[in-house]
Amino acid sequence: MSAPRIARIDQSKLRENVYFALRDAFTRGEFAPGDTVSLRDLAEQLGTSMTPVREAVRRLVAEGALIDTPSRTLQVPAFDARRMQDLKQARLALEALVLDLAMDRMTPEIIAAMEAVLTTHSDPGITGPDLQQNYDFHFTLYRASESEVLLPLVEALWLQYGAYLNLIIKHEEALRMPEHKHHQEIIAALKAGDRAAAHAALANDIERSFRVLVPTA
Amino acid sequence: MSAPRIARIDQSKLRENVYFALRDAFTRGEFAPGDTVSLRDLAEQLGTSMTPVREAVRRLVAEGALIDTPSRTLQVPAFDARRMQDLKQARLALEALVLDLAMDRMTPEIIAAMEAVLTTHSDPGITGPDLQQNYDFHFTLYRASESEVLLPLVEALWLQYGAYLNLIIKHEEALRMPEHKHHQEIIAALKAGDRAAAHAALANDIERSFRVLVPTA
DNA sequence: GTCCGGATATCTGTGATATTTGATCTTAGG
DNA sequence: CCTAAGATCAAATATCACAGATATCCGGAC
Repeated sequence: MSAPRIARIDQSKLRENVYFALRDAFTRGEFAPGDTVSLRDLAEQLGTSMTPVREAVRRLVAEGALIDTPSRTLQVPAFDARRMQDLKQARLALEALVLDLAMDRMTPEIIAAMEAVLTTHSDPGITGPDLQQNYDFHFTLYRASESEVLLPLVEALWLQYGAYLNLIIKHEEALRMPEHKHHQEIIAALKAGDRAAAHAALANDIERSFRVLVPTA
Repeated sequence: MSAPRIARIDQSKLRENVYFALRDAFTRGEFAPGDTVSLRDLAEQLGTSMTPVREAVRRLVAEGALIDTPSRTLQVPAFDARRMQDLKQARLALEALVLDLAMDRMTPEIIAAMEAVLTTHSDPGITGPDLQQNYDFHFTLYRASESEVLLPLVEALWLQYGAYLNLIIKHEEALRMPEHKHHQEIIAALKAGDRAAAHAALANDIERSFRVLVPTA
């Protein structure tokens, strides 16, 4: 292990690329709940054959972002208040857990990275909340947990949540929410090493992100 | 690397059947951590072509039961104490959540079903703990939560845990553990509607199941 | 004799494509 | 208007072609 470290070749796999392409589409709110998607259409759109698309889609189904219907068509899960409630509770429970692990391993560098995320706006032309920034902020934090078990679960939850992001644009008042308030609180709590405050701020942020989606809940 | 025994499957829904066949194999502890598996071998053992196996395996990878190696071979995750710890914490958090939801919807019928599970031994010839019975007991309870979000997550955790079940047989003393103690406590708490007691019993049961695996932890 | 290097044989998954199966829609017959 | 047979389309499965990885083995240098 004394040899100079050389980065591994980027094993470019079509399946992975398709998966992340679809994943991105979800987090951008490109899919509407209830939409049906066709493997052929996706394959043609992405310029590949059906095989990589099918495997990527299998993964998305396993993660709950898509569901198989009895008629063998694929569908984006329809909106469901009960499901939304489950999603929120799962996020509250798991992300609290991940936060604890992350705080065990917290460093000034990570906090700095989180602050950097907040100051760099991804795209000046966006209309709604900066979804990419929000994602980056949370996962910069969560990655600090270094948990190979929890992180994929949390990502799966965000992906399922992503299927509803399409509905955000509808609520004008949501756009003017103080988006960074809880994020700043989280950073302050991290700096102070105050676990209770960090948990409270994170919980509030999660609650907020669901209020954006369902203002009445 | 000895070929795990996997039951043949009938036609129709090949992909699903392959998935569940492999899943069963995991919960029976047929795979040893570190094992590599081959799509062609599995396809031949199951009497299908590679395609359904590939899709089933993709799902298992997404759920963390198998991992892709850089050399593109599939591998059962090797034992890892850190990972085990994460798994336990995730199970404690999520199953507590599911327990709460289940208790909101608890009925005498469900409790009776859980008791029935405990009195019917699946296979008289088994040597170790009755894994199938344990699974059935917990998921009879968890299904009562009716959560389409949380249940798959918990199943994924059990599946990852399952990759280590192979190691149980090694610990002779574990076999004589009072297996049903916590299960009976859970049932008693459910009957009494005592949430705190139910949570405590479930937590103890989860801790126990990891102690069976890693006696020193 | 032992150790190292390279060639090759034989695995592996990946991606593409052809074939089969099943479901839905249309439409002809009642 | 309703029913049922057939046309149509997409997904599920099987098969094929290929490139990368591992293992084996053989030859030569020390």
